[in-house]
Amino acid sequence: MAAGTKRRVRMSDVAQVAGVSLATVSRALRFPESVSQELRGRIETAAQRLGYAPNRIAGSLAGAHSPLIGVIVPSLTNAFFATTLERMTVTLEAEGFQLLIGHHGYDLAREARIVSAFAGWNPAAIVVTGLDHSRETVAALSAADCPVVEMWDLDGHPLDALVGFSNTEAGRFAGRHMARAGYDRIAVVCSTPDKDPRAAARARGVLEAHAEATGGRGKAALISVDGRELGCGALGLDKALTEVPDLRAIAFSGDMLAVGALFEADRRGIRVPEDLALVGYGDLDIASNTNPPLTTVRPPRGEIGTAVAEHILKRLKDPDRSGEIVTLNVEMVVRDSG
Amino acid sequence: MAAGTKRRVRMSDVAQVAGVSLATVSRALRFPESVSQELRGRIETAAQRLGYAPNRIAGSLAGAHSPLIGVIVPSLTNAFFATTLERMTVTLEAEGFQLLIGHHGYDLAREARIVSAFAGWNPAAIVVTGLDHSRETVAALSAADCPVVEMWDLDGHPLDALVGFSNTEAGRFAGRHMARAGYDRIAVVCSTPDKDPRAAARARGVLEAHAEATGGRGKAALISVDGRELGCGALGLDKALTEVPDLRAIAFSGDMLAVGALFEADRRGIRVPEDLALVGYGDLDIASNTNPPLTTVRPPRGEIGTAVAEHILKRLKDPDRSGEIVTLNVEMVVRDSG
DNA sequence: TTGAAAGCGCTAACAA
DNA sequence: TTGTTAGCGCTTTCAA
Repeated sequence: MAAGTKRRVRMSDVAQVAGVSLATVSRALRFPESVSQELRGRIETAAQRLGYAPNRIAGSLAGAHSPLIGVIVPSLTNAFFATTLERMTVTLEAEGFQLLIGHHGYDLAREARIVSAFAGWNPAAIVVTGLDHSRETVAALSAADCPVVEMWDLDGHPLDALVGFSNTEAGRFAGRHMARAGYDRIAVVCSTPDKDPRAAARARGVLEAHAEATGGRGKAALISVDGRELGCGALGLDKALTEVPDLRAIAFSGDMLAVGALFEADRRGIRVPEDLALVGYGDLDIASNTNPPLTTVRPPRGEIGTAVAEHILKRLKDPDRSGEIVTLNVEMVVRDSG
Repeated sequence: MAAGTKRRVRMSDVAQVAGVSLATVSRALRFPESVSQELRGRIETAAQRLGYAPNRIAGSLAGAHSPLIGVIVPSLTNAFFATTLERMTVTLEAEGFQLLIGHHGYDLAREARIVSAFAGWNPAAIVVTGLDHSRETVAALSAADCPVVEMWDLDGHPLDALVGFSNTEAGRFAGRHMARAGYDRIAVVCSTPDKDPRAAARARGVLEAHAEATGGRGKAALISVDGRELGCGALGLDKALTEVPDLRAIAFSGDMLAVGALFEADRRGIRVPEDLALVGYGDLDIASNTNPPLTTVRPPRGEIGTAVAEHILKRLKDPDRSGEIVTLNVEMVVRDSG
């Protein structure tokens, strides 16, 4: 399997075998209708017989853009973005596009570097997560000279197209729910609000809505933790308990945090929701399986992927759609934990 | 941000501004040492000032291969492969490579299609998961004419290079552990063994090693479930309990299955491990957080990513390394669930 | 409907 | 050390 052994079949080989010109093969393959029935047949047969596979690099150089779509998410190991990526891939692959995937670990400088690298591929579109970008990212995005889609957020001003939901509203759902359920003293445990603006927005939403719904008589504390893993949830529970006297409920910026807290509560003999109510965010698969099942807010993680893919597809056919905003909804999923 | 507005800076622009030839710019950028100190400075300044970013498509057409590396995994939402992908990305991005990521959902026909599509990009290497491929995949892989790395398995014959661990051995660890812990009547709950050969190999390993270690006096049943989610774990527990009288322990083909069973056991008032021991596979973050913490087998998920990336890097410099096999180890992590 | 030919923006011989 | 030049394998005018 050493490189450089066998010569790859190219379009000119097909042309020769089919007895037509190179240009005709290109047309027959790209726009079958534009070629006579007979030649089309001959060309397809020849291509088949030779096992011809187009060289995408060459095609992209000759064409205006490559059928490559750059997508940048904070993390690949985060189930939220993984679902979005899976859905995007499926829709876009069916149309002949390939995804260039990058992740920056919530580091905006890395995001800028990845965008620059992607731009060098002349992609058909670039998708980034969130509305918060460095000056360099914005410059690189504009230099890429292709449609740009921001996703997973709605609270802010998009550079171009936007597909997402309001994280503030997601938080407000939780805050309102907690107030209505009668939890007046609450805490919000949020992972790295300084680095994750969407988590921070959700936390703010919880606080605002809770204050409104309790008519200002409720108490709420914001507690930040340094990660998204279960261990941080347990830690958050501990902090919340010591910082807030008579704590009645905790909202978390992510389901895994909430599950971690649920485990910790179990260890401490704290009954959920009788002693303490717990509310998550994400509606990950695990949320409906815990004991008790987790009350949470469901973001449209798969829907975002599909909507982004569909937007790009429409957009490439009709450039007028630049600046389009697709609003998706979150949903309050009330189970037994709070 | 409409496409086609501004003309992109290209290498010839840099050459003109720096007052040198195109070729010199190419060399200065690719092999700085091969150009005189003075010109290098002038060229770098010019490139900087113009905001030059190389067109990778053009570079790849002129060169032998593109700095693209195709990676195909079964699923993106599976934490196992996500970790591998994250590590691969980090190592490879630092060397100027981009990853083309595809997923086939354990469907070998889809795998073949993705490999073909990737091959069209003239990638520097292609990475696939497992050793089980369709005839079409093998053909497409060989037509791609680049290094091929198979990963996440070791039980079988590689096409070229291989980076992984023995899934059979991973299962044997669990089976042996269970026998030694005195669990003579066990069940193995395995997700889609027909579609996931690695899970099937692990299940076989458990059965074999358990039979050996109990001197054939143990009893073991294989139970298959139709998914990898927590719900399937609960279902598996139920099936195992009805199918195996006096069941003492269950091994699962994945941690999420085991966690689902743990939740279900809790609901049923089955004490773990007193009434029933549970053993997982994966050592996902959650495994160390459950109540009780989960005994499991840890596969080298991050290590695989790093090792694959490093192999590719070395390989591209030194083609002799074709057919290299990198063996990684699994580890038995004994906690309290079994 | 088909063919000829001019690039796309680089890399890599080869010459100087 | 630097420049000249011939492609890489396609797409896309333009002419026939």
